[in-house]
Amino acid sequence: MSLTCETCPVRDSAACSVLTEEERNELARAGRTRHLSRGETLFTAGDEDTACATLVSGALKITAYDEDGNERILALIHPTGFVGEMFAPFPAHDVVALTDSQLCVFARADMTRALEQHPALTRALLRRSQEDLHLARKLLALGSGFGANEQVSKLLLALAQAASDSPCHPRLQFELPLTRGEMANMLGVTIETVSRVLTALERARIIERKGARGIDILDPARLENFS
Amino acid sequence: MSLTCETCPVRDSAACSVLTEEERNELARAGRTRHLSRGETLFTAGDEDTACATLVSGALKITAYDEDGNERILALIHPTGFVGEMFAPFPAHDVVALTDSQLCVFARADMTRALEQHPALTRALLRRSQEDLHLARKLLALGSGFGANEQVSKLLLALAQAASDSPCHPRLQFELPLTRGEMANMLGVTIETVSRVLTALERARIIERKGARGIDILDPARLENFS
DNA sequence: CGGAGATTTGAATCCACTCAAGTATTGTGG
DNA sequence: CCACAATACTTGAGTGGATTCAAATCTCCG
Repeated sequence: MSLTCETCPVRDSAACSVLTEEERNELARAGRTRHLSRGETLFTAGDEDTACATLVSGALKITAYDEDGNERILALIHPTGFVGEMFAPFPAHDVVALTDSQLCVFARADMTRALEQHPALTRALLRRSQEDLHLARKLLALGSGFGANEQVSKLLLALAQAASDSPCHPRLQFELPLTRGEMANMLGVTIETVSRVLTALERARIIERKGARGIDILDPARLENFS
Repeated sequence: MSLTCETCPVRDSAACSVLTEEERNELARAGRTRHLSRGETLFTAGDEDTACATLVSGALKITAYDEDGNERILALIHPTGFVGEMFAPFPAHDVVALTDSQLCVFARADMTRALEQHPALTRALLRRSQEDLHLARKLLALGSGFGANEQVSKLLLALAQAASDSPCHPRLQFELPLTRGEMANMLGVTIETVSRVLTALERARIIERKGARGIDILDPARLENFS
């Protein structure tokens, strides 16, 4: 399926938005849209045929595996996010869909060429890359938020933030894109601990759970300082 | 002090190495060298007069502070590394010298202009940025290397790697650029725990300590799998 | 040589983990 | 559409490793 930028929900905010209409159309000819269902893999660490992609809708995770085969989640990608290696010969990590997702995929060679032809696109990607760096470091800061209570609380807030359209306020009612196992994994704690903290938060009437994944934040202020 | 690229130890590997001699000289006219002693700050989160810099020699840390004022180390910068905000209005984190360091500093406006004039420089910085991203994620993966023993061992290896000139083999004898407190901080454990692990490693004759900071790695293989 | 800061070491406590069992949710085939 | 199986999640009890608190020792700079 080829690209239809006209109706793209991220046409004004993704990296390609810095291009002129004409340039964008040219780039679009090289790209393809792709749908991934939850759990499907975009590419795997070490893959030969490297691709790059902008996420249009849904959510992705970037994962690595330690020597014992344990998964480790390194990053979450949200719409407008960009994934893929432009310089290394092959991707270092796996990229997997967390929810049904819509992507805009380019062959690496085409993307490399586009970078050479459009300096503005390179600058836009540099900007994105720096943002990714900030996000990775934010996640790093989360990692040692001392107690498990604090870590889970802050992860919840971060996810609420990410689920929100508004860049600054968290969404108070949303569906977790992550399983308990994935949350535990991101924080370096066990599934049981995450579960217990959520139960405690609910009992303290700071959140409410709707089924396994639905979250209502009742008291954002107390969530912030829960320990 | 103005720049003397001719004798710069990173002239062939820093981002500016992609420029022609002529272009580089032009950029050099905008830059200044700067020396930082251990503990000195390059810039602070929220600073007005944003600067960018390439690290020529020494080592830096990028740090954030949580609401209680606890320091959190987000990244280590080694020679050829680049720090500074090019897009955000002000830096998000503090940058502090871990050891005496030599830098090559540019005003943000000059760097922005250089990016517009030299697409190759932008590409080089994009590449660096992606490398930084990989490093941040590697650190993230370190974060939950299960036991404290494993975490400290792997941090030691990472530091030995960074101290090495060769890109692939660790240096077996080097000085830690970090205090116990800084190591503890990076791993989300306590100072005492780091100290105990080092003692255990020494008793197992896997490493040897020379004073408070000197490290000899006697048995890299066993260090790798210490648990 | 002195003294401040950094590091090491020890003992007791506590929080998160492990192990285990039960409950809810999701997805699939009849 | 329902029943069932598979998977995800919750909850409980007991254990262990890292923390906390406290004190001794080491290092390094002036």
